[in-house]
Amino acid sequence: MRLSKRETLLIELPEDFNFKLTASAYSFSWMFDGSTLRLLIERDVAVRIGETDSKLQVTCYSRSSKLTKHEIAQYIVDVLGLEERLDDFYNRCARDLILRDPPRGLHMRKCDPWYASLVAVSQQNASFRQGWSMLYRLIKNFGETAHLEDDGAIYAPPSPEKLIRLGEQSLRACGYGYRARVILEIARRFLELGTDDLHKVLQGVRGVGPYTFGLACALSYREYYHPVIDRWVKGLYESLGVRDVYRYFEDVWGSWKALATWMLTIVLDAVPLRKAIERVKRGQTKPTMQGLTPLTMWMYW
DNA sequence: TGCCAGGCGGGGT
DNA sequence: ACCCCGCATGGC
Repeated sequence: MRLSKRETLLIELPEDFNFKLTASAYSFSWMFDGSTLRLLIERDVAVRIGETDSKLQVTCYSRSSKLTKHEIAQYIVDVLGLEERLDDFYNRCARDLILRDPPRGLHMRKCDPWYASLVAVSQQNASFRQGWSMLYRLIKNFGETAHLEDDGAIYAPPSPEKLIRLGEQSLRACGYGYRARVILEIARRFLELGTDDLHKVLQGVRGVGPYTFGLACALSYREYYHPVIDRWVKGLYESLGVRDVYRYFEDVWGSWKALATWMLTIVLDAVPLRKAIERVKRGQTKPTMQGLTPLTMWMYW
């Protein structure tokens, strides 16, 4: 699909917001190139976002002008979290054993419920590298392509409908293994329920447990109150002597639990548990930007 | 090469 | 309520 260049707009950037960090995190190469963030808003609407002296400069692309400037601006504010206040989160960081000094101004970008579900299932029983590699292959091999008139292409995962048509073998070809069934079941639920209400969609799906549910809802709606505690987070804190990690998260993070998990993967470069424990012991709890990490994956994929 | 990796459900106790 | 196992696959 070919998208034509349309209007441009400016959005004021809050002083304590770090656009570059926010745009870097968990981005593929077609989303971020080191300075510019490119997002597909709908099947046929995209934006390119750059930063110039404390303003976001937005260029819109579409087939026909179907969204107003105001709607697009609202979308960007929402996805980037421009109005999100993290003061309480940072205050809590000061009390944590690992996240004492997180990168400031880094916000989690919202993604749509279908994409969020794919991300969450991809991470089941898999390392950061394996999970994101599977998703990368799914998008590149079977996804949709939107060509921006003057700025290359953006890729998106196949829709639930298309994925059902493609069938289980396509997912297995991307390395999904037994996770393929889970994704297909979620795809069917999206179609059957005819809704993007992720709670309803994921509720009761076999293969979707608390981790997948909580992560997907956090990524979709900033529902940070879900405890997203996997072997990795559990092992990290247990290595520091925490007995009940669930209770610890409740106490320290309150309604920020899922964001804390997300931020932990950032500051520890999402390295596997054994290495992450060593890093914490060495007190190395800042992103290194070396090799394949959540903040650098756009350089590789 | 065998074993682990950011889950999960089923079956045992 | 716990513990334990198998499950596909990729990477070291």
